[in-house]
Parts: sequence; structure tokens; C-alpha cells
Amino acid sequence: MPAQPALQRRIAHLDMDAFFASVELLRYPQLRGLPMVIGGGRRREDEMFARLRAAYPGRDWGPETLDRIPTDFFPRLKDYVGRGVATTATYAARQFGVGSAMGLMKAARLCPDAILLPVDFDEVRRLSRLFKNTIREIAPVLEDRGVDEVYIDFTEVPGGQREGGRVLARLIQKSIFQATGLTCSIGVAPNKLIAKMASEFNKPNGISIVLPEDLQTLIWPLPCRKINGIGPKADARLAGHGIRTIGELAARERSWLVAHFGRSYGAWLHEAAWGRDDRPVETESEPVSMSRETTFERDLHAVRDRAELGAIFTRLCEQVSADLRRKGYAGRTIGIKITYDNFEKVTRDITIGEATDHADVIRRHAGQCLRRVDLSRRLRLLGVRVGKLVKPGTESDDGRRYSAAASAPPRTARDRSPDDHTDLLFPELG
DNA sequence: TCTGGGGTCCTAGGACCC
DNA sequence: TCTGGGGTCCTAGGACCC
Repeated sequence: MPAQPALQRRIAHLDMDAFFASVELLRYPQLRGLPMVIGGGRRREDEMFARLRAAYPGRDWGPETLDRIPTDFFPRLKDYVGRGVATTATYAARQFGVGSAMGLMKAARLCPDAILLPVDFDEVRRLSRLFKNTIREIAPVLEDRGVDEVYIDFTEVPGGQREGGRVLARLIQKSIFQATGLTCSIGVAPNKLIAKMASEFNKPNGISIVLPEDLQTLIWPLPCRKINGIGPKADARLAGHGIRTIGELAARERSWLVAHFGRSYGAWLHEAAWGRDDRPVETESEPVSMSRETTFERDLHAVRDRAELGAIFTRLCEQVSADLRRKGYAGRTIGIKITYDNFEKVTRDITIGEATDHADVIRRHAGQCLRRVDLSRRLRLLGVRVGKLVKPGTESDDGRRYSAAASAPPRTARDRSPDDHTDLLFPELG
């Protein structure tokens, strides 16, 4: 058999431009170009229609006339009250310094007149499926990285090597636009690490090609923070050593990085700075855990707000249970998460013998976990999590067969915290 | 008027077994 | 009785990402 010439690995990272906001622009094209922030509470179309009918009597306002609603009828950031954060900001809003993950109250100070719309989850999911399926028809090796991001392996796709991947990237951009009306940015590089950075080079609606020989000119000048896996903490520590750019990171000895950042992370930092990454594009993955959590409108106290907290707790357990059943999983580890009013976080969990997807079993064990934390302080957030997931009725890793209907575990006398108020919160546990 | 809601992965200590 | 190592599982916290 004649030896095939070795193909150069070409990996693409694609992300949709301001995805959640762009989805809204499909519905309300008249908002294009205006500063807009997505996040916060629920949709208030009915209120908008009522005000429109009052302002323009005789005209028929409804779902068919969304694109004719005057822009000054849309809700503004300055009118928002609550604890939400921005999911996405349009490029016009980013000019004012508004960014995703920013608290809406802070965003309102920066850009009070920005239009504020909540996320349309159904439409986001529909368009997410649509753009990913569009890509799969062209390049089937695709890794899902959330609603608006994917990695694609171009290596063996016909045309995937032409112009370093630019030709295929253009085809994908064009196909996605035809199918959805949405734009995206694509970076193509020798691996996922570099591709991820490259997709940011040319936003929105851009394509960037990085070849192995471009490492020093295109990657090394960038701040360390641009590496996917270097977050705010690691970045601050690196800065403390005078390391600000990827090039400066690459200049450090591997042994020095290992000595200061640990064997695993230090070695990884070194590889990343030299642009080395051989992770494959993973087309399948199994979930590890499922959880639901909620931040309260105001901080709650286990005793004084016992009824409200108890109802929220039950609802979270029911939601996790419903999520598990809908997706066909059950889990053996049940846990809770609490954020106190000062943002301190604690978690507790318990592993039981048999996997469950029952809301009442989850609630019973999560309730036991709650007894092990300090409930004398005000709470900002409560979460319920189920981990060690298995598909009921299928063989799990250790060969045991799990059933969805779990039995109650032995009740152990765990270390009760001195300020245990769960008897008030959950009298049935007494 | 700071700071959501889902996730994954890693580390580290202790229990327990061989 | 003491020392000691390897392996796995469980739990808690934390960094990071979308």
C-alpha cells in the first residue's frame, strides 16, 4: 500500500456572534445597531402590546407585527430591578463597557438606555440545533461546547486543507447564514487551543487562519488570559511573577513552572505557551452531573423564611428529578450548594447505594446534607445536585445494575452543626 | 444597587482494604 | 506492635468555562 502523505491537523473553533442578542434581532430587526443587553427576567410582550394599542388605537398589534414595534416601546436597562446578569451584549452596547456576566445594575449605570430583553431559550435551542446540524452536513466531526460554540475537525474533510482551512470555513459561514440568518466567527489552527484563540481575532463574522509557524507572531504577543484554561486566579499569579504575555510564559523553563504551579498545571502551562495540544475533537460525551440552583430575590433565613425556603427547596429537587427523567439518567450522589449573603459558598453531598431519579428521595438526602451546614446565616442561593450518573437499566462502569427506584439509605447521625435549624425547616427529618 | 445558572475537572485528606 | 505502600472511594473546595 502506498504511504499516504501525512495530513496536517486542521482544527476549527466556531462561535456564534453575540448569539442570544442576534436571535432577538431575527425577531426584531428594527433593533439592529442599537445597544442591547440580553438577560434578566421574563418577556413582557403583552405589556408592550397593551401600551402600543393605547398609543396607536385602531392598529392591530400582535405576534405578526413584531418587526413594526417602534424602538422606544422596548424595555430599557435603567428600568430593571433585580439580581440578574447580562448574558450577551450587542457590539453597540459593548462600546459603553457593558459585557457578559456583568450585573444588570452595573450595566444600567454604564448604558441606561440600552434595550433589555430576556433570553428566549426555546428559540436559542432551536437555532443552536439548526446551526450545528448545518455544520455536520459539511464536516461531521463536531464537538459541542455549549449553545453557541463548537470545535470542528477539518483534517479529513474534502477541501479542509485548502488555504489552511479558509475555504471550508467560508463555506460553513455561508451555509449557517443561509440556514439561520446568523453570523459566526471561525478560527482554524493546528489544534483546539490555538483555534479557540484564533476565532477571537476577527469578530464579528470573521475567519482567522493560524499555521504552526505563526506561533511567535500571532500567539506570543497575546496576554496569558487568552489561553483557555488560564482564568483570573492563574493570570494574577503569573502577573505576580512578571509574566503577562504568552511569549513571556513560553520563555520560562518547564521546571520553573512546575515548581511554582504544580506538576500537572505547570507542565500544561508550558505546553500551552508553546502552542502544543493534541486533544481530539470529541463527538460524544456523557453528562457527569445535573443540578438546579436559584438566587433568591432577597436573602432568606432558614428560620424566618422557613416556608418560602422549604417550597423553593422542594421545587429544586423536583426540577432536578424531571431533568434526570427527561434525559434518562439517575444518580448516586446527592448534594446541596449554598451561597451565604457574603458570597461564601459551601457544598455537602452524600453517596447512596442505588441511583435515583425520584424527587422525594433526592429531597430526603439533600435535606440530610442541609443539616450539616450553618443555617443561622442569611442565604443568597440554594442549589441541588445529582452526580455519579448512570443510565437506568444499563450496565454501569463497575458492572452493577442500577434501578431508578432507590431505597432509602441508612440514616446516619452525621455531625450536626451547632446552629442546626433544619428541624424548623424540615420537621419531617426530626 | 456588584457578582446568574449550568457544567467539568483537579486536588487533597481520610477511610478502608490488601 | 510498628512501619509502609498501593489502590479505590468518598467528601469538600476551588478554578475555570459557556
